[in-house]
Amino acid sequence: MVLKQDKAEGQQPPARPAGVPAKRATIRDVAREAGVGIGTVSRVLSGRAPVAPATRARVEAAMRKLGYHPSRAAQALSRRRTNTIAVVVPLFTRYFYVEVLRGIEEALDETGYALVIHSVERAADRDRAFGDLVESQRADGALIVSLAPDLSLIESLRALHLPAVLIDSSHPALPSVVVDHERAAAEATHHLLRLGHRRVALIDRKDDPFSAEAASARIPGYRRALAEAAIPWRAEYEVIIDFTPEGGQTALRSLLALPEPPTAVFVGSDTQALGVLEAAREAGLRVPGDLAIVGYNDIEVARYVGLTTMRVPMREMGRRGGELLLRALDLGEVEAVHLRFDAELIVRRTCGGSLFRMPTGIDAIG
Amino acid sequence: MVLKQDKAEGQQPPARPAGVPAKRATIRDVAREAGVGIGTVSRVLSGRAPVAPATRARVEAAMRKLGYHPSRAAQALSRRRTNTIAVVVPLFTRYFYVEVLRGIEEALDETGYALVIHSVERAADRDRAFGDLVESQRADGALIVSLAPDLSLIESLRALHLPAVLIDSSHPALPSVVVDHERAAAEATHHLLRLGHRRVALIDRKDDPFSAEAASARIPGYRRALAEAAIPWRAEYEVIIDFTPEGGQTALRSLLALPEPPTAVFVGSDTQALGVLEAAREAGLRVPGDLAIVGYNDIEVARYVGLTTMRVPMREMGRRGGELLLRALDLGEVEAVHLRFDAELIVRRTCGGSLFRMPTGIDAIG
DNA sequence: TTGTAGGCGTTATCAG
DNA sequence: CTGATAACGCCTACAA
Repeated sequence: MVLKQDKAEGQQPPARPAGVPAKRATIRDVAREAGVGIGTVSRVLSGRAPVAPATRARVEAAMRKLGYHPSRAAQALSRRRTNTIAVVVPLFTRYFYVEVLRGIEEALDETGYALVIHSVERAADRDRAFGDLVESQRADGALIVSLAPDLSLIESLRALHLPAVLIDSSHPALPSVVVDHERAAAEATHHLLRLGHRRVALIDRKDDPFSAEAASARIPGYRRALAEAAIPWRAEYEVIIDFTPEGGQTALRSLLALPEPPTAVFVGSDTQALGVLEAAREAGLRVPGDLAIVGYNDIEVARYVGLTTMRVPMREMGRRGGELLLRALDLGEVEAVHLRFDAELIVRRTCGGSLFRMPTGIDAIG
Repeated sequence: MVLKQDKAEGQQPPARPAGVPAKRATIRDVAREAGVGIGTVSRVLSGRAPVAPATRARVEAAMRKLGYHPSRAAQALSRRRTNTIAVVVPLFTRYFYVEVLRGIEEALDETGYALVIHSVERAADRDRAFGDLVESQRADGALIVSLAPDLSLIESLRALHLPAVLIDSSHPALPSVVVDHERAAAEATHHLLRLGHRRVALIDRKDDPFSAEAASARIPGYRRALAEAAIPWRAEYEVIIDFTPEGGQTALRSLLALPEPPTAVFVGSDTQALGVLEAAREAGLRVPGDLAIVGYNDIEVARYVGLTTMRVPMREMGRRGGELLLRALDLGEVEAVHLRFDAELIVRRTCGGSLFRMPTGIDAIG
């Protein structure tokens, strides 16, 4: 049995039971040291209660002397809030999500909120993450990125008064910030059309089985643009394929094998567009001479391969989402605002627009 | 004043004070519902104490009925551990760090630990993050990535029995997992020399003012390789410049302006190498014909621009770091193991060599 | 202004 | 096996 010997500087036992942290000074120690009651210490801690300057000084000195810091766990238990925000995000290795997270970070910076991140890779992860959200009240609020919450989650959130905001996903009951994929797709297609193309294909990805619907929003946009330009729609020009460069590569190959191959293609993700570029290269096609390409998202790579693309304001979406949540946390009640952003066309070298440069001078570039 | 009316399904007041979560079932509610003492409920909760099957069943039924989930905050206070791990990482927007985080995630997956991420952008952030680590015991342990902990932090960590492991950074007192930058740089340079180059330059970045020393480790490696090949070292062939594509671009320009420009260049980061490629292009140089390039890290883009590079096992470093920490958490005592990884040469199109692989392996020292 | 006595929801200890 | 009861460290009335 270990006796607490506060005064004696006895040898610490070299080994400790797992995870048992060292004893820290508590509010009581500070109170004793300063010769005041713990209530007073608490007051100087929170700062929002009247304390006599002299008393305050004594307490602060005591805190400094003891190296005191309040226990978050105890505060959380007592205040019934953790000062933590949970974010649930699909494989955050993707540039898109990293940018969103950066934006969230920006919003939360200096607010004292910590961020706990749940990275979701499989549907099971998602369920676990969602479950965790409601079960363990680790967080005061949640940010859900590109994931569609199911009704039971929404119900639980509301029942628990746990504010949540959706980013790149939406639901009438929750605040959300999204980008208008339909419109963006239409704009990308329009751009190609404006450049004189009449055979414009679409390559896009399947929606993740457990994510929000981005692809399914782009397709109508593409079709609408076609219709507005009175270009007949062709089923064989719409290729839905894996969300990988290889997917894009395969897609373009099959498109090129058509009797009437397209002269331009709108690709629903830059990731796939990279593969499209590769396929164009292997086919000996000049880009944009023989084939114009417009990607989607404007991931980091896009700039280096000269890919024209629709820039999705990922960072800003994250930031606004974070702000919305902060707001809800302040108000104590969520207002279901829905922010909608537009993507922006970034013209580079793969579409043959105004700014025209050879795709690359480096023979290494795909 | 609000009376608790457990039975009556009264109207909830529409507005609540900020951040006050809904009342949840507590362990006491469950105990009452199951007609047992709270101790028993706690036992079935932890599972590691004998409870009669029948009692257990009753308790579990009660928990289900009430939708009960233990309060993490209360558990944290009582158990004196949060089941949370803090990671401090420089601007996690960079691919390198994202990969490391992925690795960490892998290690922590299924362990029940949550991850709170402190992204450090400025020196002030770092200090704040480090301070937070020791002050608020939000976390049971810490993972510090590419950041050099100062002595006071190390002292505090040890005093608090807060295990920490360093990733891509090192200190004798703390477990660490690093890559041997010196050796990797030498290998990269050797590769270029083997290909017949005699005028091999180095472009690298300044170390971040507050990060661990990677660049300063690569420089000696480069010099050693030169020396081993009996190639005289030239001061004008070493360019230390910003960690951006623009930096690389500027660097190559100045190198090309030399009376005897290099025929090959080892670039200490792929990010800068992108700019080098750009500068080569603008100078009308063929790559690798006129200029061979080897980058460093193997970031995602590298593959798409065909950049030969030294692959740093970022993900694995993260994973091993996570495992080390988990281990320390289990043991309750940190053992200062030092894992050292080697980078691997990935030959692509910018160096003109044949496919040649370096030996890789992990050796534990200390 | 300040001290004191609960209470937050669990875990742990100790009799029964 | 099980039920009280005391921590855990802080916050918040309430009384002084």
